[in-house]
Amino acid sequence: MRSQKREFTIGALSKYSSVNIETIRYYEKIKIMPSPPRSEGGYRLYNDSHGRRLSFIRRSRELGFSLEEIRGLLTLVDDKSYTCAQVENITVNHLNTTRRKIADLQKLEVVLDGMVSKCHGGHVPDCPVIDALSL
Amino acid sequence: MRSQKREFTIGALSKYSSVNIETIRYYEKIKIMPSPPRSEGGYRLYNDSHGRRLSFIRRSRELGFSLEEIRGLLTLVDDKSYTCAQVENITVNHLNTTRRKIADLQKLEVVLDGMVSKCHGGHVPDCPVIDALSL
DNA sequence: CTTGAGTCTGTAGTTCCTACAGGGTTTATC
DNA sequence: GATAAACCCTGTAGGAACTACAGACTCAAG
Repeated sequence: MRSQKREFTIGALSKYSSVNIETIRYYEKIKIMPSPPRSEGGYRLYNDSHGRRLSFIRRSRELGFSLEEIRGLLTLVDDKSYTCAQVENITVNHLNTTRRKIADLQKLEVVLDGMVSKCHGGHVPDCPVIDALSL
Repeated sequence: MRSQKREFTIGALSKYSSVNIETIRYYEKIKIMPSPPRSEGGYRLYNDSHGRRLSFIRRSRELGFSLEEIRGLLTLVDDKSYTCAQVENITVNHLNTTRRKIADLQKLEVVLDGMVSKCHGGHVPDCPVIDALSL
């Protein structure tokens, strides 16, 4: 189960992380992903830690965080010289928006689930979906 | 508490819904928001239901749904002539991604919460945030 | 009836990707 | 070891979802 030191190319990384090759290169350009070592011929060579970092970015994006928010969290991973006050500032903020998102999604879940149930019951239901997240 | 038939301009709608004026006009252009009636002089005049719809869109965007996904859900609100099969198709899909997002956010919540606690304890914690959402 | 805040249309810029084009590299096959 | 298929390289141009003007018009307050 321990992680081998195997390397893989950008295509493999793309498949593993479900991030497009072009997007991976874009992330390197804007320095949210590090520049990996290269092969003789100039191919990028990645390892497992690149894969984990990239998956984290992808899923965070799907959860509606901006690249700048993600970059903020990742500095905590990259730079070990932070004070507690700085860590807290970034983390508490992220935690608050995370909790707000969970609450919103749960409201949405209730409404959608209700619609599916009514459909199973044979009625075409009204769609009160807007009311779940308005205001 | 019953809703008055009051009208308001785009600026008021923007404040109420926390959506930029330009974005509201953009949403009208791409037909995800309806064209509202106009005043004599050509000003857009909105009512409460525009406000609710717009808030729904904003919050859905913050939760990482694309405008096309949101448009899909909104057709259920706009068009009352759907069959149950069609409603179910759209709704079940949205419900699944909603649940996946909740699960991911909860994992993130645990990790962030752990970091805040450790910080309160006086230690600058490691940041295992990537592990929460990798793979 | 003027003044200033608000709105109009239209266009150009930003962020975050996505899709080529034209060329070099790796690897599997003969 | 030649050669093709599959892969990767850089660079640029396009798309989605905004955002920020510019220049002109409207409206409400004094």
